[in-house]
Amino acid sequence: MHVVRYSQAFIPTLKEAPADAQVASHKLLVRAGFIRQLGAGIYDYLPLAKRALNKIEAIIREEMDAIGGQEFFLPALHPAEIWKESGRWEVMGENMFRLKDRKGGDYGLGMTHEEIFTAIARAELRSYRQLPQVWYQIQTKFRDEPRPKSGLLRVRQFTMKDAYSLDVDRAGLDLRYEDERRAYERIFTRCGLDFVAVQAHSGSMGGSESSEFMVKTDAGEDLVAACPRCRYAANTETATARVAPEADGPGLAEPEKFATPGVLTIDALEAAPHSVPARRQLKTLIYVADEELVVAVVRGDQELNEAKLQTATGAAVVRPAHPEEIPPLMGAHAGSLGAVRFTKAKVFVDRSLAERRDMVTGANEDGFHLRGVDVKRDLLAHGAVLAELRTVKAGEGCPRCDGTLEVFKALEIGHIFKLGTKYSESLGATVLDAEGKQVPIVMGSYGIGVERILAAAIELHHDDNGIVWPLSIAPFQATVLTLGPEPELRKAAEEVVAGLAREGVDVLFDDRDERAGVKFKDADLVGIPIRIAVGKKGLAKGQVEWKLRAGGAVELVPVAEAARKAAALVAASVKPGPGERA
RNA sequence: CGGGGAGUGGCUCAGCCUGGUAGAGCACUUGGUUCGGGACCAAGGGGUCGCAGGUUCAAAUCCUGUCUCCCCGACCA
Repeated sequence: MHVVRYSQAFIPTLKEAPADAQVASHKLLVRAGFIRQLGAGIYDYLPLAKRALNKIEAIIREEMDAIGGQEFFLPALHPAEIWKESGRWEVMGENMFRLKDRKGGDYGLGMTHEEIFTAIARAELRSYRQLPQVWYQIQTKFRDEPRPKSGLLRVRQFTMKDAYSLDVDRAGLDLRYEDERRAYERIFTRCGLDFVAVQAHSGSMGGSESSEFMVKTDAGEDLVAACPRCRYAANTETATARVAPEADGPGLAEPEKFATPGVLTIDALEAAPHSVPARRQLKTLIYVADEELVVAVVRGDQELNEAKLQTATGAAVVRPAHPEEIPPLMGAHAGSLGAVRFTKAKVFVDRSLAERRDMVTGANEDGFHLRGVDVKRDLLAHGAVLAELRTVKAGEGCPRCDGTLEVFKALEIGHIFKLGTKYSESLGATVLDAEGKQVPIVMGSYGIGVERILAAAIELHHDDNGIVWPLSIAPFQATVLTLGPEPELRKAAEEVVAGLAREGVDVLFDDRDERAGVKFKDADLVGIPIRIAVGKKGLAKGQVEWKLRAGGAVELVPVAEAARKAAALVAASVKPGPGERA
């Protein structure tokens, strides 16, 4: 029942990693026979991967069901109309795969399912008495990533567990959000991942508050700022920090123009002869926020964070302006731009600049800059608004305590959002509340990247010989190897395997006619947690060799006891069940 | 979308510069010897050199176009 014979299994292991693999999980998933690539960001999941994914999904189902989740299975193919209703047919832009049917009708492949679940709510829910509802599915998502990479970490087709909560009010949403947060913590813990929950940017999802679940690894693409002293942790797309105050002189009564021919960068202005420190410069960036040109101002030595600008502008999409879009608005080219008394477009100024005086910035005239600029007097008094725009850096002060922030790379494995009424309003999903008033349903949205759990587990747990699976998500819990062709070895191995099967342990029986070395190498590569080797030496004493992939010495155990020992280990490793407190 | 790199048996690659009709290792098949950490010997099978044009007596090799994959960037004016 639980036994797979290696001699008949499809486990195509490789001695060499594919040349194009960069990160550990990608190399090992290919080498160990879990995946093959079909196209850029598109992978075949072979039987080993499917087994591990099934285990991850089973854990997710248990925990989602434990908080009252009800599983659905919705289409991946969506008529354009529903996405047009929410406005995201445009918002998603190139990221959405689009196609036409034979009649020329527009369709998209689902990137996420807010619209579809909301449409069900709209059609079927009438009363607050039917709420709350927690709906979820485990489904394939399609996203036309500009740049797929790193094996399973950034792909164009992947599996997501997406859940949606439906409540009559915000208080209900808050409860559902906390339920999901706790469920997520249990899911990732059970999958053997070390993770942190961080404050996050909501992006194209919208909504008021969101948390990302992050695994700290250099294979990740996000940056997290965290304080080791308190619990503060945030994606750098939202993280804030204390900035050391700058001592500004009184400055000038009026900004003063001076010639800076050929000076087009912060660095050039910092160099002789002008010698203006970057910290005294205002960097002026031109962006397009939903078709509208906007101006963003940050300190010369700091970086604008586009996600923060998106939040500040309230736009759905933000991109840098093209060079040719700038002069008609500003009257100058990039390199000489400034926002002093500028009113032709919205101007956003980084909050940390509010009190600065005697600053230098472009004059909006090619070849000239202004000095003596007072942010309050020359920008804020002319309609510019303060906003959180800058990207925090390691070493800056924690915004919550007097600690110092560290910044590390992390991989996002889950994200929960308080959506509020964004989708219920745009799609018209309402119920009558207790007073008989029609109110939009208050929603939350909760996603987990299933393959990312798989890949993250490998990034966290591997060594030079291969993968070291957590027992909970390993494709097999145990493997039994025969170390030689002798019939008595095989007979003893069969006995152990039968025992394991009886105990309900998943087992891969390496019955191949291969040398011992090959079997050891493959067992290590594939990363099966419990290895039981049947060899002549041990068997002479009625014993087999017990070894854990995660480490530790080889132990000799009687043939008759191996299965029980494995079963005991499996039982002991089972985390507190659904809903129980850890 | 910009820049860089790469497409040659299943895999990892050499050959290309300097055109002359395709190679190595691994993998695979058969036989033998082996058998506790990716064995050895012998004999084999397998490649329209991404695709399409062009140059040439002759193209994996030179030229043009095109497709695909990988990496960096796509903000720092």
